[in-house]
Amino acid sequence: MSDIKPTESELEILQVLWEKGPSTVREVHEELSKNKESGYTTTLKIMQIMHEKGLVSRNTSAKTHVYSAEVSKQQAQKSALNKIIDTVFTGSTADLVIQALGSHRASKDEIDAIKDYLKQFENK
Amino acid sequence: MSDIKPTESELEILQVLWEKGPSTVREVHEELSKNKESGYTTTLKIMQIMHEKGLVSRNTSAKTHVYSAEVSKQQAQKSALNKIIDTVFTGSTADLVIQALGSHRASKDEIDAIKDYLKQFENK
DNA sequence: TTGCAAATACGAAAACTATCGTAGATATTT
DNA sequence: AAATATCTACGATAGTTTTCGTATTTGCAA
Repeated sequence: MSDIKPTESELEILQVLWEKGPSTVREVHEELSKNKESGYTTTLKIMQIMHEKGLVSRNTSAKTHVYSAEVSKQQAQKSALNKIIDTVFTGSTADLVIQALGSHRASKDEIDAIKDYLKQFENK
Repeated sequence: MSDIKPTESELEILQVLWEKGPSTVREVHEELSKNKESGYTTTLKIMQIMHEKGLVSRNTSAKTHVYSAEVSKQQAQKSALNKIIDTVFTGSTADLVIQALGSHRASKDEIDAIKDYLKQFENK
């Protein structure tokens, strides 16, 4: 089980890549700048480090490199869940689910989706 | 909304305090040592820092100080959830729940608990 | 082709976290 | 009371992450 552990800043960048698809540093940086103040070379540097770590790949055929996420959103989700289930939920998935539903009011559609999902455990 | 952001080590300590209740550094350290190798003064130092930050309080009337968690497990859970919902789940509670149930096989009891919980949304 | 603009590469500083050695204080034991 | 054990306080080091300044490279336009 290769453990994916992007840092905070790395996650912010992955988010952009997941949403926008393969992007240049400039594009990622523009996007991040909407919420946060920071220099262009900072974003560049972090993306370069991510590349060394294998979190992203990049196409360097043109002057301006294009970066792509190499970890899927799902992998990151799973990894993030693992972590907080271990640390704050004492291993209880049920606690997590109930907390999540309790403090983040889900929409009716969401509730329905979850109910549907649970049906598969009906006959066990 | 005061944002609780304990570090990794701080969370490990909080876990002990949540489970055992108010404890001395020695007690916390013994507990941590079960899973992890590290020096006593390391634990002490972190707990002192946590005190500065207000994550714990302490009773210094005796020679040996007694520390108590000042953030509840619930607060930490909520905060951890908020964070990952923002970063990796793009705001979708349903995604989170389904992922959680999918990758961490919950026990039958847990599934039942969740189903029960969902019943309260029956008539909406 | 020369110069300018935009991009990458590099390295180092700053900020934060974790770790521990040592000193000093406070009890406990002999 | 002196020696011993245990605790807190303090400061320094090491590791990690974030940030950015500066140099170099690359493509385009004058």
